[in-house]
Amino acid sequence: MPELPEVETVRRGLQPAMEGARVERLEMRRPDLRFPFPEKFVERIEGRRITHLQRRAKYLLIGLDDETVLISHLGMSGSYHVDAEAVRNTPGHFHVDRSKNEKHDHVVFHVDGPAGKARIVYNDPRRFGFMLLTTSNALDDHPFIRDLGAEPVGNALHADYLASRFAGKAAPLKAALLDQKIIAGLGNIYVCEALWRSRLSPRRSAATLVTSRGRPTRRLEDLTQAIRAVIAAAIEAGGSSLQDHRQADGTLGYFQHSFNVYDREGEPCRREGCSGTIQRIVQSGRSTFYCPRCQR
DNA sequence: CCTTGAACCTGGGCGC
DNA sequence: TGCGCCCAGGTTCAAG
Repeated sequence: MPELPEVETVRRGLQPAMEGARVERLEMRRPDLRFPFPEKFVERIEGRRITHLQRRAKYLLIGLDDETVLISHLGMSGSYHVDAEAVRNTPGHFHVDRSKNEKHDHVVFHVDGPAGKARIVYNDPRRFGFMLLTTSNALDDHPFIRDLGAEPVGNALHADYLASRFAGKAAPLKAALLDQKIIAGLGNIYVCEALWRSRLSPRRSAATLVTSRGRPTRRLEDLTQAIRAVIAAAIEAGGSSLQDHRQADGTLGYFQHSFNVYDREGEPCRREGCSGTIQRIVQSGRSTFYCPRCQR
């Protein structure tokens, strides 16, 4: 489920219940996810106050009042769910039945904060997610953080930057855009969507978007804008569902209803005036969806 | 350096 | 209903 917009959606969903709250108890229901939990994981978190929730790429960063930072990655199937006492007691509250999935509830934060008591449950059927601990001053040098490329939100992503990273790169655009060392946070869906928006073939080599002088071509500027736009739109779509804090996992806000190419194999291209059909190909072992007619 | 493929896991969908 | 196969939003690591 989680690419950058979904992680941002999770962060915003968790914020009211977690920020400023004290972790009264931490339940760790198995010894590992993708990696074993850190040494003294429970002891280092229980009793601490959560000072802030941040996000870097697809990592959720939970800052504690002793400068400890919990790095949480959701892998392919991780999600957070807020079970807030105040919400639970609201008349007309719709109880979400999660019983089928409960066996994959691996970590539970019992918190008490400005918004009251809540249980924050981390669920992850495939267990590709993980949690690590570091400190705020060591965060930027952390092995999982230090090599990350530009954030595709806000003003951090520029065509000049991409030109410098794409120059001489024979790899197809699909692979270049999935590379977290170049752009941090894009995943399979939004790469497909951004390439469709900018009419670029996922098979084209990255270097073809850079001039011989190392400057970005017009098409690279278009791609840069497309990436920013698709990420911004997805965050907005996710954010809109978060008025309902009962579902912090981003499910409701997921961007799937507005996919133009992802998972649309065999369906007509949605571009005005294009009569193409969306194709699915495999690039470096992963599905790519695109319109061979208008994406060149 | 670069690229590809396998690995880590579980569950859902589909064909038979 | 069941079995086997393929697929899935991510990342790392080994091998060529």
